[in-house]
Amino acid sequence: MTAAKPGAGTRDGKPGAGTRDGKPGAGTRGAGRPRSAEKDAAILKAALDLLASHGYTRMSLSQVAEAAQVSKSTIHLRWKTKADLLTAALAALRMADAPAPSGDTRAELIAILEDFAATVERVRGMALIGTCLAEEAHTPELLALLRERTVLPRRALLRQVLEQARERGEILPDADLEGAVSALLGPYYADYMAASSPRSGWARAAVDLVLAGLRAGSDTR
Amino acid sequence: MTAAKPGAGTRDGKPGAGTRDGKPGAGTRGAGRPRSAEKDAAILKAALDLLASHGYTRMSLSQVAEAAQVSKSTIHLRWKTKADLLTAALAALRMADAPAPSGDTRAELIAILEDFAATVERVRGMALIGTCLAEEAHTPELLALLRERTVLPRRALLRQVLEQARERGEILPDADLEGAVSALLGPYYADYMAASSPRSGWARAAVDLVLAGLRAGSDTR
Amino acid sequence: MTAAKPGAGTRDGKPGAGTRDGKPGAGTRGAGRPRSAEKDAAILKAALDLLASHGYTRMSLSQVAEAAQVSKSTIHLRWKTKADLLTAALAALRMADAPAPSGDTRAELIAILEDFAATVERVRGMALIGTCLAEEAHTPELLALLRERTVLPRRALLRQVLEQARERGEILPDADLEGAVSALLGPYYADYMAASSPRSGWARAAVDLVLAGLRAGSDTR
Amino acid sequence: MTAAKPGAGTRDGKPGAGTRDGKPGAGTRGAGRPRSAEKDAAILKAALDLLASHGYTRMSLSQVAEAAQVSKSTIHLRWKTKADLLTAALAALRMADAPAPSGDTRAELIAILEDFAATVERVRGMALIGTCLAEEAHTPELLALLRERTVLPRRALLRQVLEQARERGEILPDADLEGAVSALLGPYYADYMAASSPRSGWARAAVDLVLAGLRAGSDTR
DNA sequence: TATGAATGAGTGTTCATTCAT
DNA sequence: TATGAATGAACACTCATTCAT
Repeated sequence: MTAAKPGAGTRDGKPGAGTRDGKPGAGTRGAGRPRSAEKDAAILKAALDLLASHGYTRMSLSQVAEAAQVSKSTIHLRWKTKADLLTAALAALRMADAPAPSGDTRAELIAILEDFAATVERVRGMALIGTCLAEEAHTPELLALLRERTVLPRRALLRQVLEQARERGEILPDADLEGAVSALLGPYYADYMAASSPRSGWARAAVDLVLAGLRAGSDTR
Repeated sequence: MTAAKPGAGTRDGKPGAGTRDGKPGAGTRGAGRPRSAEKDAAILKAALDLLASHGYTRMSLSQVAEAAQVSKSTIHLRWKTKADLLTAALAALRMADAPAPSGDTRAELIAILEDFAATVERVRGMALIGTCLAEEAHTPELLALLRERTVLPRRALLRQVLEQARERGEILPDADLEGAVSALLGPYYADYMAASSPRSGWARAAVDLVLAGLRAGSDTR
Repeated sequence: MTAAKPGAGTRDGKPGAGTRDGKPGAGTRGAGRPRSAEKDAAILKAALDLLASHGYTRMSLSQVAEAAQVSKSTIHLRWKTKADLLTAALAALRMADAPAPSGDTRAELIAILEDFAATVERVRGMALIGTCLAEEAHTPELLALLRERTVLPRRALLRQVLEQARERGEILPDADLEGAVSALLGPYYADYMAASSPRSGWARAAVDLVLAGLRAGSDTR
Repeated sequence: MTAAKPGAGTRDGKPGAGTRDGKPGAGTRGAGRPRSAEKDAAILKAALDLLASHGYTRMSLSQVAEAAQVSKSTIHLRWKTKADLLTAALAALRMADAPAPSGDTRAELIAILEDFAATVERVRGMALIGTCLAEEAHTPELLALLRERTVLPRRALLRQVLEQARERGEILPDADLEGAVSALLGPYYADYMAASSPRSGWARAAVDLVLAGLRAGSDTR
């Protein structure tokens, strides 16, 4: 969950923006001053920060404009509405890279979970998640993007490690891997709901619980 | 997570509640026109509905007033501020009762988790949770109350069942019960983050995983 | 400028109030509980205090009610509107008594002026005056009553002393006494406008100036 | 006490005034749409009118907006708060110029006093003064500005004339000039308090009284 | 009589958005 | 392109007043 490097692919999710996009002669840069890429990036970064710290409705475009050192109109020139801007800001989120594969399933899973927790704390992730959940009925794109850019990639990472473990015979061949992924990540959310901070060692405990369950199977089912 | 019946102990946190104390049959009823209990209830219900469907900042007292068929002033007569009102609305949430103890640990845990999921879905609980998370920095009372009234009681229920199982020797004596509780509830949150609806059978799977883990212990730690 | 003793003549200026006034059989007290005279007085006192400290529009009937320890409705029962109440409160103002006549014109004038200044300061008189001036276009009764109850009686006192001095031949027989009264009081206002507090010795200086002028006449007219 | 010509130095105390500094012919005019000077003036004029006719608290920004034919937001763009706006409106008051010095002390003083009275009547000055007095406890800037912009300059004018008279030996060398100034202006206020209009010839009478007093001294002190 | 509930009109202020330069 | 001005709609909250007990 980090802001993508500016300049590469940041135009994604900018719905009504590109006035140049329909122009003939690809390659021609068009007349007039080109849009500043620095400003693009500064606006998106400011928007994301404010989204996490103030929430969707409490943040204002004036605040974004001030933080990004541009005028409000400059924002509207790029994104038609507030929702468009914040959608784009979320779209610029990027997952951290996968950890180096060590062959040690347990260690790899713990590393991923701890990186997850660290990232969430670094970017006030729970507030951001809360905002997207709260807005789900009103601006579903926010939650959709959060999923696409952060939740699902992280889940895929975990799943990959579990699949390798399965191939190595470390866990049962018919194990429910999606369920296992939720069992790995879930305790973090549950802990936060109980106390705004995870129990220390939560990641280790979650991994051990899941590995034990997948290894042994459960004989009461 | 259900709105408490009006008239029974719902006066908590109502600042300007006046002289009445809700006790029936107390002879002295205080001077002046009595406050309408129907309006109390209608306001709280409308507030909670709107809180879940629009979020804290997007909902307005005008909307509450209209939904509850009262004037805005009538709301302000009862609660000084918007935060007071919504705090009271959350405080009026009530946990479902504990399920009848059957002696079957697995069945009891599953029942609690399925009731949890049903309640969350009935009151748009994830949007409510999202709102409280999003407002944590700004109106921490919301999350605090949500915890106190819904999260912690549910956790206590789960813990109680686990403690009984420990007494019966069904799980290891040194098992980390708090961690187990988070492992039971967590998958619901994780599933919601992945897809806005839990995998079918999530509760059963979570219970089996946890019971297996607690029974076997984990030998890799 | 002091609040009149409660119970004596405080019903003056209560326009639409007396529901009993039209009743037949003077002397019959009517059925039901009689209106509390203490409350009358407490309300008027609170109203006057608040009028001086907050001004007409900034004070609220709730504040009056709280200060007087009655309900808002009790106020409306006696006076139909806010303006009625404050008019009545001003009507309850009373001038201080005339100083004992000493035969010393200069000393008597100074005494009156210093009492004037002291009274103004004691009751935040300039704020009260300001309120009445500010409301002149909207609620002219306020300024009218302030005049009738405080300004004109004070002027009459001063005029009386000057008339005695004229009879004794201390000042010119054709002196403009109204102008002299304004010349005596005016410097206080002018000083306040310049600095919110009169120059020390202003009263003495004003009296000396006026007496000198009236004694000598002015030879340039 | 007249509204200053728009465009010349009226930007004092305008918080969000932006990049323009009012200097003409400066080549760089700043980016974006220029702020309408007509609106500036219309708002200030409307604010001052309403301040005098309704008083601080009774007037509303909606009224100002309607009278000035602008939106409320346009007002807030220029001044952050109601107090800021009215402070600026008062700050835009300007004293009339000094009368041509004629060498005739008496005539000059009378001219100043009559201009004072005329100005007060033209801008509903006593209501304005009343508002500032009434608000002294709550918004002291109003009275402070009224003093700085109108009261003190007028007093300085009077004092100047008196000083010249002293230099010419027309009045006693040790005369209390501040007291004399208050004695000149005071009768106007005192008359207004008595009857909402000065006695005819008040200015002449005040000047004669003061000059007589300063010429003769007062032998009873 | 006296009380507290209830309300409609109104407050100053903020905001996302559009317009003119 | 980029800016600042301008705006309509909405916001939480207050008030004097009327109603029901």
